[in-house]
Amino acid sequence: MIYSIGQLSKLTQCKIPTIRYYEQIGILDEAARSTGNQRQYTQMHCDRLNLICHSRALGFSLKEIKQLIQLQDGQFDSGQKSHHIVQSHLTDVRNKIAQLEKLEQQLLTLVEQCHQSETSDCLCVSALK
Amino acid sequence: MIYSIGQLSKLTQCKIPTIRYYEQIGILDEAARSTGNQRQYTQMHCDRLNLICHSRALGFSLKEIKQLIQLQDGQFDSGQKSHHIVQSHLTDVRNKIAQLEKLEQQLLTLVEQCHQSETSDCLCVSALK
DNA sequence: GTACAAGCTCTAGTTACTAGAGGTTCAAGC
DNA sequence: GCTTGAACCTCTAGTAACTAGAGCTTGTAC
Repeated sequence: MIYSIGQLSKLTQCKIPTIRYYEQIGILDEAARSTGNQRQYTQMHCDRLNLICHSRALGFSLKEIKQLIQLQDGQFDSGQKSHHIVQSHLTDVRNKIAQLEKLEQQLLTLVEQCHQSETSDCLCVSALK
Repeated sequence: MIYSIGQLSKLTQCKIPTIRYYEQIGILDEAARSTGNQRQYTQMHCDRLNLICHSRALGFSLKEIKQLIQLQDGQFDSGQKSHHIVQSHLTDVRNKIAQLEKLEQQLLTLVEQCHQSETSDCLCVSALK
């Protein structure tokens, strides 16, 4: 089965310019071309693009994904490296959550101060100083 | 009191290229210049830069901060607009937290599956497909 | 007077796309 | 065979919020 870029886009829910971009930066293998120079994708491309999209949805950077793919493709992954990437990403995510929760508290304080003031002027901005 | 860009940087903990960048995009007023063309900052700049940095730390975009500053400077803020910006940012933050928590669960699942496999190969990557 | 730190401008790089211009190819209907 | 319109192509530039580097000038301390 061979797919055009539009078909691949629908299959994977990945936008067309994004697919071309992934090819450009070398994270997705170049597709063969038709006589009219249009890209022809195989199931292999489809699988790989799905992997990329799912990983992006999980917040992995393209750099991390590239590493994961290389580790998967090559024979040189003992499982340690990719495991490490996933683990450290998990740590990142937890740190981000902690930061955002702190932030949420600060914003809440801002908004509450503002309500208490009961003037027509919002004190949010002054409170930021 | 007049500050050089280096002094302002130390006072506000904002990096020098970042200060120049803020001036360039018009979020920080242009500083007067010495005879030798070096920037001379006043206390006013320092206050404004502190406001910007604190807001950035709270995750506001420079666009949002620009709005907040304009609302504060102008007479045309009834308090409603800036309040709205802060509120909607709070909503954003809460959404982000929710997303990240979902993500955390998915990553945890990945890592746990990987441990269960007890082979030398990490299944993290395959699980991403 | 001489170092050396600190400042200056300008350009380009980062991440992950997205938008637009201007042109070509494909497929369907007549 | 021709036309039309959708889908495709390449290339450039823009987005956000900086950061890095080159190459030069100014300020300050000894």
